[in-house]
Amino acid sequence: MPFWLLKSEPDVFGYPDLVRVGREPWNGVRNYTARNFLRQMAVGDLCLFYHSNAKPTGIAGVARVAREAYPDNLQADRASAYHDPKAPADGSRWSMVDVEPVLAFPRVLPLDEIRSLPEWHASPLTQKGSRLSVMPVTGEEFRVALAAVGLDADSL
DNA sequence: GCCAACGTTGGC
DNA sequence: GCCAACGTTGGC
Repeated sequence: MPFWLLKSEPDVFGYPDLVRVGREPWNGVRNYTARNFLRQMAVGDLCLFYHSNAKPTGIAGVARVAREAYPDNLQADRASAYHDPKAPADGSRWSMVDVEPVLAFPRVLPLDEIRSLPEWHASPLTQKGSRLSVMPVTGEEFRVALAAVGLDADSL
């Protein structure tokens, strides 16, 4: 069972927003590496929801993939900041998935604490200069991240 | 195909 | 607000 990590700026869309809306299209990803990971996701996969550009930055909760990859609706939306004039009309360039909330962390697990976990040392998240906004997470990374805030991954 | 310039991300 | 690191673009 694969696990993932999704970055979002909470000033734009944070974990509490996901809880409020119940389900959200994860659109606006405009990086090919991140897009390819979106396309590998399956319904039911669990995702760590990471707050970037925030105080504090860190993992705020767990989400679940509710729909596998389909064409990103904003690539053809000329009014959107995510509009892509080079995107073909069939919507094949950029993809999105739908996600839904599973569990809010009792506290945000901050990046410096994630870095202190040995299991996370190989993750792109903890590498200097990494800007990848969608990345795979190992079962071990997932487990220890939840354990760090007192949650049991096996109970999900 | 190379690579300099540019725009963006995201931690601090 | 700063700026290092990164991905993309476009001239050649």
